[in-house]
Amino acid sequence: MQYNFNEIEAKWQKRWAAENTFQANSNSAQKKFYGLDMFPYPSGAGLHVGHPLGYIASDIVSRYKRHKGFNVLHPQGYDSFGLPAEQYAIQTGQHPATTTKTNIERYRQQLDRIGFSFDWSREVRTSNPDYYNWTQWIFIQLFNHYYCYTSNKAQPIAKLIDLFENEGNKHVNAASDEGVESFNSAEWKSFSSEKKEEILLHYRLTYLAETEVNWCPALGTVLANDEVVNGRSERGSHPVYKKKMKQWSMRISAYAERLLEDLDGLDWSESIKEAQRNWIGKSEGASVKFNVKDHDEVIEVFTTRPDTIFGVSFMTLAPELDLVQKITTSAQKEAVDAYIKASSLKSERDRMADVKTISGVFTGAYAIHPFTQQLIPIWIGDYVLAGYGTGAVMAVPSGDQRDFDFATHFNLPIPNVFEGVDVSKEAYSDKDNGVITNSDFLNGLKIKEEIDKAISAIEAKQIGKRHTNFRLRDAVFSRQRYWGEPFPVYYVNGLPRLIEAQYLPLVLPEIDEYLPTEDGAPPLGRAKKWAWNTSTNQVVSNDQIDEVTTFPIELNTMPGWAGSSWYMFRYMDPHNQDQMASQDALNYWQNVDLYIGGSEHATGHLLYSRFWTKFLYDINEIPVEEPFKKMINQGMILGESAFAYRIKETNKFVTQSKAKDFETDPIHVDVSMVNVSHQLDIQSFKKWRSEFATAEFITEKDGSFLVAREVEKMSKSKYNVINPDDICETYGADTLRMYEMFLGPIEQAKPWNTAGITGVHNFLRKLWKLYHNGEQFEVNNAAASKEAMKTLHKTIRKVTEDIENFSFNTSVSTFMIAVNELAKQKCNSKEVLEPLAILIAPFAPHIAEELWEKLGHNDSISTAPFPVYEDKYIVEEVKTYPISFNGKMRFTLDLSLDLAKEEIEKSVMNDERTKKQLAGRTPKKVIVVPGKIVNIVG
RNA sequence: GCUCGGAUGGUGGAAUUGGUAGACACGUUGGACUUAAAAUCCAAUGACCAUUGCGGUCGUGCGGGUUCAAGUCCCGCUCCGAGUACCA
Repeated sequence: MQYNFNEIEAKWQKRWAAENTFQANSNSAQKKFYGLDMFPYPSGAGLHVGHPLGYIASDIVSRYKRHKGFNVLHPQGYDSFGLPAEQYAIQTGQHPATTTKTNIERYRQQLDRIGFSFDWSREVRTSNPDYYNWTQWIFIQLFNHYYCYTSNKAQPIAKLIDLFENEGNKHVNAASDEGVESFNSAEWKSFSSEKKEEILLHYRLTYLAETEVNWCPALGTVLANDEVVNGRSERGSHPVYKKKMKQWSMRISAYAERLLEDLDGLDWSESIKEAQRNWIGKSEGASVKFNVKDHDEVIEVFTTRPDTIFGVSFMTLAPELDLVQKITTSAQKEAVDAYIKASSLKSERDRMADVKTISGVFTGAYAIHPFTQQLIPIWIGDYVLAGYGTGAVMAVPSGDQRDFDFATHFNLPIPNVFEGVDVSKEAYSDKDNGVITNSDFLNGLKIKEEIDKAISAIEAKQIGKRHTNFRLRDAVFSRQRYWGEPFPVYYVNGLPRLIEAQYLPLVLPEIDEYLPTEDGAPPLGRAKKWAWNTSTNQVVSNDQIDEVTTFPIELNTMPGWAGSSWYMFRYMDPHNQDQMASQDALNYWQNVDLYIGGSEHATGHLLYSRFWTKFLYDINEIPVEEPFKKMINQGMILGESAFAYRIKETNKFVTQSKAKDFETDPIHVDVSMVNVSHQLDIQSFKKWRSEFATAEFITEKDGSFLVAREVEKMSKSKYNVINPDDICETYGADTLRMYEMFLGPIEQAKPWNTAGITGVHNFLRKLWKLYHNGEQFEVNNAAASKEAMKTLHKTIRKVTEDIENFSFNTSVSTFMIAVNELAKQKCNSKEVLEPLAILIAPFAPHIAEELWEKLGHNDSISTAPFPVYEDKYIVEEVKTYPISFNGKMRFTLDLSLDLAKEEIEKSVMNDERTKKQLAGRTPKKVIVVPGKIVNIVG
């Protein structure tokens, strides 16, 4: 009987769907396992063979856990708000919801065809109002909380108001914006409600503030720091500029310390943890205030080297600082203004590319050194970033290379504060060694001590204090876009008010065009019905806005990461209308046991999710502090692009081996027109694009035309995309699943090469044949042979180990070895073949189900207990010892494992071959490791 | 620059705690079956030398070291990939 994979796979996919085979149960006494794939964005391009790699791995583990008796939650859904659908809407006028729906349907078809054991009854979509109701709800909770550093958790804003009423804000130990004015209880009480609201906004965990943002004109929106790559937008690679705008932000910086500390407890790859550590960027030191001569203004700097404070010879401020305007002297004003203008016009990218050029301008003002009272010139320079620390540095040219370069360039003094070190050529920036000199009370101390001593002195003088600074910035949360969650916010006198949670969801309104309005407002500015009536609590038409009961609603929408920051909890109870998820479900499922996805989300999604999880934990909404206990990052599957060489300025192509004789341009060719021997199908190529219809070809001697190949990222534009549907059609989903695993270690990037797939496909056919005799399914009930049992148990042991270690490529080899051995043994025994079917079920579920059914079972194989390895079947009595001479293996010798060291040595020394190797020499030493090896030295 | 990975046949990749390097698969070559092809099956396949057979030398990016024994451990490099980048 033929292995008819198409028929078998369709049959079981239908059965699984009809019988809800993979539905998870939230009320279970069973132990739980939660396996999750990173949330897919349903792009218009559909899936290519790289996407399912991680899904296959998590599916194998999920199926394995079901066999092991776990109640498994293995859901899937869509991160369905986002830029591409909206860009497409702008071009075509098609509603993004329509595009999204179409894309999701295609994704679903493709996913279904690969035979995943997803519980589709739990599907979520972030663009669905039932879902974003709770995204909006979380936003409200964030708004209604602040971060208290004393209790080290989020606290209700009402508690903060109490504190303000009782004692003002002098002793409040809370996360807030820079430079919040201080007030006492009486002052607070005297403030207007508007003023109070403004102050509270400086403390709320999500807040509206004028901030410097990454503005991307091409996309018409701001971007978060992690969405900017090398000064360009991650999507589309458009230039990004700095701009001040009033935006919603998330006070993730309040959680910096916890986000950093808790990394240690996570079973994630070291590289992702390290990326997060760097992104959070904790540094310890001191903040120090410098008075400005003839001004009331104070310059506060952050430094990790307060011990070098006597080496300060100038100050540098970021040009963007407001302070610059205030202190610049009239003589320098023109130069300073010109410099500020020039640097604001540079994009982030230009500024970064310009690292080597040193630029700056003197402001004319002087700071006063707090210890020596010396006057220190204040400069501005764009090597100082407004966004880090206070945007000002105390420049110590002898101890910092950038300060040194700046000083050298502008001929500023370089006072040396290091004993016995030459600082005429470069700064001495060693942070572990060195002794301070020329520094009054710090002279002669080692770095660690002197830092402490310097901070004590600074604190005693009340000019600063010990301070820990984080690189992590608050995350901009507004997007000037249509296709995202609306904020549940309306404005009264320009101040934000929140719509109460009971009136959620606030549903995205319809608009005529997905573009900003003429006066530059976000697309929601086009909505006709986008006002909030506070007496009826409804969205009403804009013409009813009276600023008494009816007010305008926020026009920005939330960013892509809003919905994806908490979706892992919604799967636990996806249809709950009253809560984000029930306490029972949250307590039972806890968090994700295994998370599989790419490492590109290291500083975005994976950090934001951790932040929201900690917040939800703080407000007692969920029982865990971390969303993902263990994570595996699958490597990218790369494409193998094909190039045909076209002779410059002609329509003539030349085969690869002769290309060097001409001046050519390589042209990407669709890989579907190229065979495994790299020969191009010229006829298809001519039909492919009209410009090639009349192309001429210089071929090899045999008339074939060879292309060049190169490994690149798989992408539509490179014509190297391999579609999993095609593989399923030709070889079947089971083959695809096993082949993707067989390619190599899951975490490693690798090129897709279809050539090897036949090996895996043949293996499945051999497996099928084991259970058949010609046309007939045939498995006998006789006891299996000793060898067959040994093969089986060896396989059980290795496969179990491999799954636990995520080493799926080696399990596929193990199965191949098992089937080869069983075929050789002519094993046809149910005692072996039945457990074998279960073993392979997580990898190749369709063929396993079919064989299981033929073996006489009515239930799905999916919960059949996983075979348990038993030692007794593979106990060896004899070991084939490698016999080495001076470390080189010369021959092998079969010896009983019972033998003692001395007996082994005796047998080896008596062997003819030993005598021959020694050729009469007497060995100096004989090393015998029982069960392992014998090595004769001499 | 810094951080984290990686480098093993023609190819993808195996190799327990340091203990037979190259499992498994692709590809290639030869053979069987066939009128032929495909499919299938069998055999060989790291390089070099030797060959009737037995065998030998070299070999895991490079150079050292530790050890009876190193792909694996240590020291110093080279190259490739990823992340990050004026972070005070």
